[in-house]
Amino acid sequence: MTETRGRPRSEDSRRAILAAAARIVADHGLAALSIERIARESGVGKQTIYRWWPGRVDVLMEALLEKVHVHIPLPDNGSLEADLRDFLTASRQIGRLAGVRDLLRAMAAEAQVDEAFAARFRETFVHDRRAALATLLERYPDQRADARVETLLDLVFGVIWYRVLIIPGTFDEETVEELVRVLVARPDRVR
Amino acid sequence: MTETRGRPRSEDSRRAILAAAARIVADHGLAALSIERIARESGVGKQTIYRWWPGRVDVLMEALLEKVHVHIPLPDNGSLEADLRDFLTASRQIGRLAGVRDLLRAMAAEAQVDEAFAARFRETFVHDRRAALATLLERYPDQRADARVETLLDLVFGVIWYRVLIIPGTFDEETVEELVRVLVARPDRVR
Amino acid sequence: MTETRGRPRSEDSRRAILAAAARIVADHGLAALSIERIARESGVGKQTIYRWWPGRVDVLMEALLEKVHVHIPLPDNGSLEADLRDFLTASRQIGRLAGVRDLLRAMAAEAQVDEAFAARFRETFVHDRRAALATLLERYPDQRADARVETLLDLVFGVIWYRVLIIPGTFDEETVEELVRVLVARPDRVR
Amino acid sequence: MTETRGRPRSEDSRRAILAAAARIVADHGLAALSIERIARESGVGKQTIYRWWPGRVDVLMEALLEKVHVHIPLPDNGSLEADLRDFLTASRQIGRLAGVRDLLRAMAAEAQVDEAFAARFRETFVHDRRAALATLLERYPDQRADARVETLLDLVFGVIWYRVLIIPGTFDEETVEELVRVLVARPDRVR
DNA sequence: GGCTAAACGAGACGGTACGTCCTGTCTTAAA
DNA sequence: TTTAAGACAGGACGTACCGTCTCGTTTAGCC
Repeated sequence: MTETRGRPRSEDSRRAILAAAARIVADHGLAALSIERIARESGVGKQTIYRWWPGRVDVLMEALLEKVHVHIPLPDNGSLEADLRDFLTASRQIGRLAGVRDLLRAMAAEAQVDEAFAARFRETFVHDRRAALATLLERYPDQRADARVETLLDLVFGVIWYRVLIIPGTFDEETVEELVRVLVARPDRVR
Repeated sequence: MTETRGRPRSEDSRRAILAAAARIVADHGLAALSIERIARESGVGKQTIYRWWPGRVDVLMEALLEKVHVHIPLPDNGSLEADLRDFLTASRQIGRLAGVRDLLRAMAAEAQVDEAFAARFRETFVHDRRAALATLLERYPDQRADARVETLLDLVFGVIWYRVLIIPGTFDEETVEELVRVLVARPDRVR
Repeated sequence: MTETRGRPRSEDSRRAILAAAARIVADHGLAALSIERIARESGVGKQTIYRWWPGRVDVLMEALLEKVHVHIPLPDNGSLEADLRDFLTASRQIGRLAGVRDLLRAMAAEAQVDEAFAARFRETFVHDRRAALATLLERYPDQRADARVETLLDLVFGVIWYRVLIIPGTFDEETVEELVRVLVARPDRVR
Repeated sequence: MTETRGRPRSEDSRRAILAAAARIVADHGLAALSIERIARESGVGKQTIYRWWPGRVDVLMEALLEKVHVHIPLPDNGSLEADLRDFLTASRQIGRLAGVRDLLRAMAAEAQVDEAFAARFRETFVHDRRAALATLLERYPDQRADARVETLLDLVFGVIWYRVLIIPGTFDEETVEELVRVLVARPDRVR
């Protein structure tokens, strides 16, 4: 039932645009990324970009989604400890993929500047992952009764983004262990 | 030992520039901030800005430092719990000051784009606060023996920045309580 | 002998195009006339315009020919004076028709820019009228023996176009009288 | 008493712009003339052009004024005949200067499309020359008493522009003679 | 009635230019 | 030597058209 009037969208152009955008950021940094340059380097008219994406960083966002089929499978090992370890390790892995970190930084930066993009960004990159981890945590409701799930989510994603945006560098396996320990501890002793 | 020949730097201009920069970001957002506009609105020559600051966000950074003499006194109540609660509450307070959040976001955004600024930013805004919290934590070495101080720092500053950059909105008092509980728990039961 | 296979040309579209073109120029000036806009406002595909007209001003030219069946009847009163007066008055009248002047200006402008159009323009609008006036003048060969017909044609059409293109405004009846006097005078006294 | 603050206008840029504009029109026609291209070929920023000229054709106008120091000296030989002949011959000469005709056509074309430019064009190129010829004609008030000076001006400039805009090609010496005869004849015989 | 073929609307495509804004540098006169 | 002023080359913005192209649809003549 889709409208199919007029010349159909060119898949070639779409791919060339995504590739050019990713390449520019990888080679010259986010500051070098402009619609003008994407068009020039992908051999595409500027209008074609404006027709399909709201802004330069949205192109980047699609490129990233294309690259990592954001398929971080939800682990289910029967223990919070193991599940959390798997989740953090998967995140760590993704962050080390070539270019992924740069794209994440680019999007976070843009989100600070353009509120409309921030909304799209949260919709696409933040809420889904929060929801995934939330279902994981809710499988073990009595383990961490002293803190709402929301707060735990903030802690987990907080460290991850902090390591991407503020202190460059991913965390090592040992750090993952420590995070798991802090987050998983039964709060018997507290109070 | 200072060179005192020629016309001295104008304190008036300096203040006008900082004021204009802060006002522009507050009124029209970071996207509207440009050297050109700061000069125009502060009645100053562009060269004067380029002479004294490396970039537009550095002006902002100085404006912020001027405003809040980022003097978060290190609490010392004799208990990790209380100290941490004070620390987080102070952070919460600062984040609610008019304009401060916007300036923090602006700087974090710029740090993603300009590596040279990122270094200055970390130097000025990140390392000091990490050091402060580190001294605090090191007062209670046996409380959280299952995780390095570094990892705990990442957790604390992670949540704070996460709430500023990714999920807008400061956390309420209850969240502070929960964070304290999670971070402070003695890991007796673990394993 | 005409190829009559396939869907025949749509008379509706043709009329809609001509009407839209004339309306756009009348309402917003020649600068606002574009193929894109004609298509948009006439509800027609751009290709349909490109199929039948070489350029935007050719559409206009056809619109003009449609409107005034540029039928300026050749006067024949038996005297050069009277014939010329009639000819000039008829031209004056036409020039005052709504929109006609604008279309003439548009075509003359285009002719300066596009040599191919200039040729079509001269073919359609210039040569015929010159030929008409020439036959008129040649009926009185001894009246103005001191100048070739060509030169007189240049004088007559010169004033007319000058009043359209360079000095806006048609000439009044008195000016017509004066032109007739200057052009018709027997050159007895000269030298 | 002129304002002399800020960097002074660059004479180099001004000349480069005028030269590029004239060259583009000469080599590729008016259709190829764009602010963008002038900037590109003269090695100048677009803003510099927009700062000093209202539109692309105004650049051309200044280039033309620079080229022919519109110094058509008013002839004064004591006879209308001789004066008129000199005037027309001078016009003829100028029209044959390399590029001048093209520039005149360009300006006339633009004047049809842009009313604001039309006003500037008339101010600069039309009124002065009309005034000059008017003073010439008024030296011989009884010679052509059957027509107002205005009408004679229209006739003279009419032919000239007609030969530039509508029928390409300048007129030869013989045509000049004929024009003089027609325009100068004492109207004894008329009526 | 089915087939062929041209014209139709729609609209995407690679381009070029528009006029504006900003960057970082420069060149003045005044302080 | 700094200042305000402001011109400079350069580059990107987002929009409008250009002329071309590729769809599905419509409307005719011909078999």
